Amino acid sequence: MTQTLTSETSDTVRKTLEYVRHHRLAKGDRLPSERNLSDRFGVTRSSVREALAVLDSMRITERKAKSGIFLRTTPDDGGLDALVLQADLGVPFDAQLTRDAIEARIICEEQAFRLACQRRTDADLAKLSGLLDTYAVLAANGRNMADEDVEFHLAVAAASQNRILVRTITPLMLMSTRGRRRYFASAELRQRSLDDHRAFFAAIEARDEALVTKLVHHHVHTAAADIQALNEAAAEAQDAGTPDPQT
Amino acid sequence: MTQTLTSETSDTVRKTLEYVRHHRLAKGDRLPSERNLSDRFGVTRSSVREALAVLDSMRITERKAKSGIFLRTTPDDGGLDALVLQADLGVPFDAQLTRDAIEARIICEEQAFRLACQRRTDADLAKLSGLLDTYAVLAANGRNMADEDVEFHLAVAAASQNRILVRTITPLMLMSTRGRRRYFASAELRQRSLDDHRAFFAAIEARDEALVTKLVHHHVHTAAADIQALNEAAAEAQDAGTPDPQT
DNA sequence: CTACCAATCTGGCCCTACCAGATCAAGATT
DNA sequence: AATCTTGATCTGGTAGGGCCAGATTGGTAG
Repeated sequence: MTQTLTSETSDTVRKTLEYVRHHRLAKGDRLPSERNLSDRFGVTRSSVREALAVLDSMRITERKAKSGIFLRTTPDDGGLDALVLQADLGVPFDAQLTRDAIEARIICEEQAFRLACQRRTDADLAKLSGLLDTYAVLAANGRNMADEDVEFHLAVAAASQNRILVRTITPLMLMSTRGRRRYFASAELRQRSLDDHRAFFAAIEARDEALVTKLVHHHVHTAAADIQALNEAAAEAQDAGTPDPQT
Repeated sequence: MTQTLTSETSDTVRKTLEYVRHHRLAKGDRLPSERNLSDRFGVTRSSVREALAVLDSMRITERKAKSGIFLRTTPDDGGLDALVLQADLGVPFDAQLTRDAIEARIICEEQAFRLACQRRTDADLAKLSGLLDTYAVLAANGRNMADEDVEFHLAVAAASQNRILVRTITPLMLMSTRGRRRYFASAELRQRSLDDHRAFFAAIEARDEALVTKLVHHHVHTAAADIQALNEAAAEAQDAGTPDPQT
């Protein structure tokens, strides 16, 4: 669920983003030519072009035929998938962006879960129940259930019967994959998460919109705080290690 | 603002999506090999690989090394950018998806605009005021201001000081580009839109959250209805023409 | 029927080449 | 001196070939 692109391409994407950062390029600035980038990064032009195709599709760069490659926006101001990509690649989030992510998640999930209360079908309920079961088993066995966590949240969103809302929430969930993985290493947090999810299920089954709204706030905020604490502990421990982006 | 990818790549992306649709491929199914696709589409493998890199980054396909290309999800259930892409390429939205888009836009914009009321700075206000001025000039001169419309909405979202919300809303705006273009061909609708935007500005300046919430509902719903009417008129007129996806 | 193995297929990458428009600086014109 | 050509150069777009090593698969031997 995490690894999206082939190593070489994602590597080149990362290097390109690093280049932009390092050289403090601003909106509208021109990047080196494809040929230049290719031998700068030690890869072929084909690989550079694949990476640029991805960056283009994320609206970060814009290739003007026979002219050059231009920065459409700052990487920090691209699409949501760009953030997911950056998170995958280990680019750390600053504090403000982390707060923004939490706020955005609460906004979207609150409304999606509220709609789920109104519109959930029995099939949705069954699906959630099934996920909850595997969830419990994994929690008991000490397995990391980061992916299942995402799946559960998306399944709730799907119960809103709004496919676009699901797609909106997906990247908001994915951009915190690293923190989530670390989170589920703790038995205590696994249990807490399981309890939270059971509460979600009960509220949606009972169609209790007010309750589900409260739960979203509580769940996201406490989970974010827990991850924050884990990140700080990890940073303290290995100080010079790879930074973790996170929510 | 519309054309995101280079013609060949987007063409190949479109053809690939068409292939998936036509062959009714489901999640997990395998696509033809890159070499097969390349001569099927009459382009080089390089182009196919660029297109696949994009589809991969949108989580639509997944390339397993030395094994094959697999459908990660149905194109209709990919990322938001996939929808923007499909809209760009002229793939029509079904009625439900259109409703979903409207609902999602209202949810996200309502909250973003509400936060904008709380947090907007004088600089934000100045920016919006400037956009409104050019907006008025364009409206008077009969110019199509679809791009400026998007820019205004995103500027309001930016006033929420939440960069992630801006990114969330961006694709929701972009996926209705075609309808928006048609919308602004009408002088009456241009004027109505200008009035709406002035109302938005006033409400945000006055920090009137309740009002701005109402305005979002009204603006999105009426604009969607107007576009719907235009689409139906267009469909009736040229019946067998290229379908337009839309909100 | 099973276990094993080799031919084949596939994605990952690399390399070269050509095209035509964009760019830009040197040189010609006014 | 300012402006207008113009031609060399650079750039992205696309084609097409090639090699590698792991995955797949079908046939063969047991």
